[in-house]
Amino acid sequence: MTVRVRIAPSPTGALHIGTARSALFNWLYARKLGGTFVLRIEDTDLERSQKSYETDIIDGLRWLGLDWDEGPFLQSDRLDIYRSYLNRLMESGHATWREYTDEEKAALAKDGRQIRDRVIVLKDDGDPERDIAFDDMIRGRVSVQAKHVGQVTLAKDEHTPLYNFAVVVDDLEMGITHVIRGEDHISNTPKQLLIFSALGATPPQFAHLPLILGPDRSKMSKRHGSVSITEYQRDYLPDALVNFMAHLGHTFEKDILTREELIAGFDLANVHHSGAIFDQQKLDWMNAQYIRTLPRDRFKELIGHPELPDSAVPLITERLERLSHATEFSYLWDKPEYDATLLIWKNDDPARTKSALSIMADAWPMAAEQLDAFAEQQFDGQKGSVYWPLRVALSGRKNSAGPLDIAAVLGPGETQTRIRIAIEKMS
RNA sequence: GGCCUCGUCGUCUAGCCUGGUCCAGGACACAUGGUUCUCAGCCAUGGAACACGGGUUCAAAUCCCGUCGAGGCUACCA
Repeated sequence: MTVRVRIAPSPTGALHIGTARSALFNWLYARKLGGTFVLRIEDTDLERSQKSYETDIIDGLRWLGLDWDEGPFLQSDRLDIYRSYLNRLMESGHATWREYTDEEKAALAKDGRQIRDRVIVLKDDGDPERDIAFDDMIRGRVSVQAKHVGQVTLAKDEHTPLYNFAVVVDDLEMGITHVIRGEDHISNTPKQLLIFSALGATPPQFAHLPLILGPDRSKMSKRHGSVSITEYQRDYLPDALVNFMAHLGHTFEKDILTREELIAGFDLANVHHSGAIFDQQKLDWMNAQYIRTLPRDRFKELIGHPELPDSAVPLITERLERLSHATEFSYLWDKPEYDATLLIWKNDDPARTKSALSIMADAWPMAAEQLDAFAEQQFDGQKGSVYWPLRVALSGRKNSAGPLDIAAVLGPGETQTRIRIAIEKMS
């Protein structure tokens, strides 16, 4: 049997980090086993679904490099299918209208929800004491008594299917063999099992992933900060984010892996049972590792400075965790702005700083040995008296790459110009 | 409240299935030192965890029971 898995996001928001992680695990599973990865957009909730979110989700998955083999299928295009399944269930007596009294409606009407007089529900005539159970590939046997499953509402009316029903029909129609999704769906599973059974169908295998948590250990949501992939795009490399997400709830033999290694090392049996906190510091660290391995031209392109010489790249990548912070290295392509007092090293006499700069301006270009000898002879061996003002003249910053490295990027002409500007600032 | 799931350093985790090699290993973060004009990097060192209580056993992080704690779900959303 060929493996067929799917990711089924609903376009009621941008691509959520949790959805992306589920997509990744499904993708890894499919790629590992030579299976098929299906993308299905679950837009049965017309009021909350938006086309722009759909685009965002698709773009986000592409950006992450999680390519799908079939789809995107839209549930809104498949209404006829749900209708026919619903008829089947009504005719076979497995589904029925459920009427609400005014009191029941009033109780349901909270949050300003629109309440109908009746909906279509699944009829369960079985023993309420019996167990509805399934063997979760990650958690083992999960079982609930039928009486605790609750009402299985199939559709609002003949034309408006609801989540649990649409999912079952689609998973069946699309031949999905393994449903890999978040732990928050465990309690939906018995309901879906009941629907599969009413349809006389064999359910797929289920695997429930641990949740991605915020620092307070509750399900990661907007109040914890950035939660949509879009917000990570300007700072992180897709490979870094993918690698990071893969490590949330799964162990690999090392920290940094290629896609191929991720695929080869992936195993549902190694997925953990408990939720994992999203630690942005570790993401930053991983991102830094990937940034350093980027081809130089690719890096220049990413930060929007293709004109930079190759020698400038390691100066930045060695110090960079988030792409957007590359602006802190603008001294490599723009003359810096700074206060003249910054040029003075520790408690140096300003006159001493100024004379150091003057000598360098005249003697430039200078090599490290010359600079060292210069400090030795005229500044009591205080290299800071020479290097610090030079570095500030070139970078305008308290913290920066080494002055000689910057000078190499700028070239002798620009270096000399910047030293002269520094001298002027001190007058 | 009910139902379900989970519980090893601050965080991600190894080990747990197949008890001893674990006074619990790695990584991130943190601290200290070294390299050094600054930052970063790199190197070295350090602090830091088996939720609790019983039981089984010569021996338990590992097996059993209970307690406590955390999370998820509890829609005519997905």
